[in-house]
Amino acid sequence: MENNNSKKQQTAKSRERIYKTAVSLFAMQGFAATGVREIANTADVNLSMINYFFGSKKGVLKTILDNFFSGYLAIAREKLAGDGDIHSRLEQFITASVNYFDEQKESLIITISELPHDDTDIVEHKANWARQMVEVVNRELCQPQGEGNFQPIPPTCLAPTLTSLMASRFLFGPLMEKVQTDSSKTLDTKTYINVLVDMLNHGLTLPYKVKEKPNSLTKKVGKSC
Amino acid sequence: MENNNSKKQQTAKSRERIYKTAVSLFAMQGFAATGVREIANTADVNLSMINYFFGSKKGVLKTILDNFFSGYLAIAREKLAGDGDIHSRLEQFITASVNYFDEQKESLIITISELPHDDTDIVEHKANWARQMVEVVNRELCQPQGEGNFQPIPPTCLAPTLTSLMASRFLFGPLMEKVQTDSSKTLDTKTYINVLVDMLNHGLTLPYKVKEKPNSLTKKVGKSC
DNA sequence: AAAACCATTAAACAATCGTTTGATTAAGGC
DNA sequence: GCCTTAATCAAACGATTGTTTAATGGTTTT
Repeated sequence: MENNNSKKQQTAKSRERIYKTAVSLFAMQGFAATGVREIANTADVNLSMINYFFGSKKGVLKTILDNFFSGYLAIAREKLAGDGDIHSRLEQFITASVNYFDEQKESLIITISELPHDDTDIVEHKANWARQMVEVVNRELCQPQGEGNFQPIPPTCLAPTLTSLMASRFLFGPLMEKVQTDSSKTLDTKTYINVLVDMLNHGLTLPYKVKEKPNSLTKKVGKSC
Repeated sequence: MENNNSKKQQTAKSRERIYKTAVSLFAMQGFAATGVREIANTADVNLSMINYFFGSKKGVLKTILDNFFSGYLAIAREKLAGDGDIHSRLEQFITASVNYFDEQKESLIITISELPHDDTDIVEHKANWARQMVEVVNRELCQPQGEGNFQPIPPTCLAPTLTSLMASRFLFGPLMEKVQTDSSKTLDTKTYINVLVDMLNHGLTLPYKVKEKPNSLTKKVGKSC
């Protein structure tokens, strides 16, 4: 043949084009609102290729979810484990996760936005991943509690809270672009990470409305240490 | 007529049945995945009634979004304004918002999950609400900064962060029900509010892995004061 | 060269989609 | 009692949905 690429390489190209196109379209319009013909046309492949490679339209979604979740779970396992103090482990977890979210923001949007929907097949698929995530959070963050037993946050609450907190920038990102009031400079991802880490360490740092006591001026909201 | 209800009352009943059914179905399956016939059958009204009352299927969604957003914005305006210190205003805002989310969790899920999608009509509709919300947060939380100019979080970052934080319980709620590991007792809404307020005031309170200093046992993650 | 395998294609499948139409019913104002 | 207005209904509109089929071209294996 006159082409260097083998047939298998071209196949990989087609499969990957479908995948990337689907990620982009699902994130933009949602899973249900995206038709297989739209995917096929945008990816410039034949309609049947989608079912050929992924079995069904839902199969494409499952693949996206698996890819995203497995990466996220790997980060949690790696960064939250260890003997270091909980403070620095959490910081490393947040840093790695937010960067991961930034790289895969479209898959993140799909994973979160398509969350509560009621397709038994998809929901159980996601519950399996979520269960593993909750177990890691429970083992590494919630479980190592002293016998003081001080207000134990259940992992089924903590894991969503952390994830939702880190994802907010990307979840609301597309909407905030359309808002763009005057006084809003966008934060870069590095600063955003610092804000989150600070918030989880010391509380939300907000400037006071200047009052009578100027010494407590720039402290965090709650209390000054 | 033999019925006490006037015609207008019956109409209100039909309109309301459509509305409530749509809220429930949209939250469960998503907007695009829910058909008008499914709404009509579930609400036990004729198919044409939906377009008769709401103009279109999209009109139902807009009504839901307007209802939810206006309530949320009213809370923000009421609770975040005033001369009280930022600390207690934030606490009151969170308390009222989380309770509001709890009452309208289905509308919350719709509003958030359907967020980034690319329907120009809907997106601009939401951007208008979001812009007002951002302005309130900017005026009441971000703007009153001392001349110290201490790490100003832009409102387009803070507003999503707060909203996302408060919503996490309800966004991930349906999924977490399917997870239910053994050691996870669910928090009631009141305790959940306390956790959030504490987090924003002092940082995330997590039990230390017991080390040498038992007095700093139950302190927050970051530092002990 | 024959056989097996894989990727690709056009065409058609039945089902469902959101919306519109025109007729029918019953209520309230005069 | 007449007229206007509003609510409800069955039926149909064309368009699009996800999936399947059978045939074809090219590559690799035997």
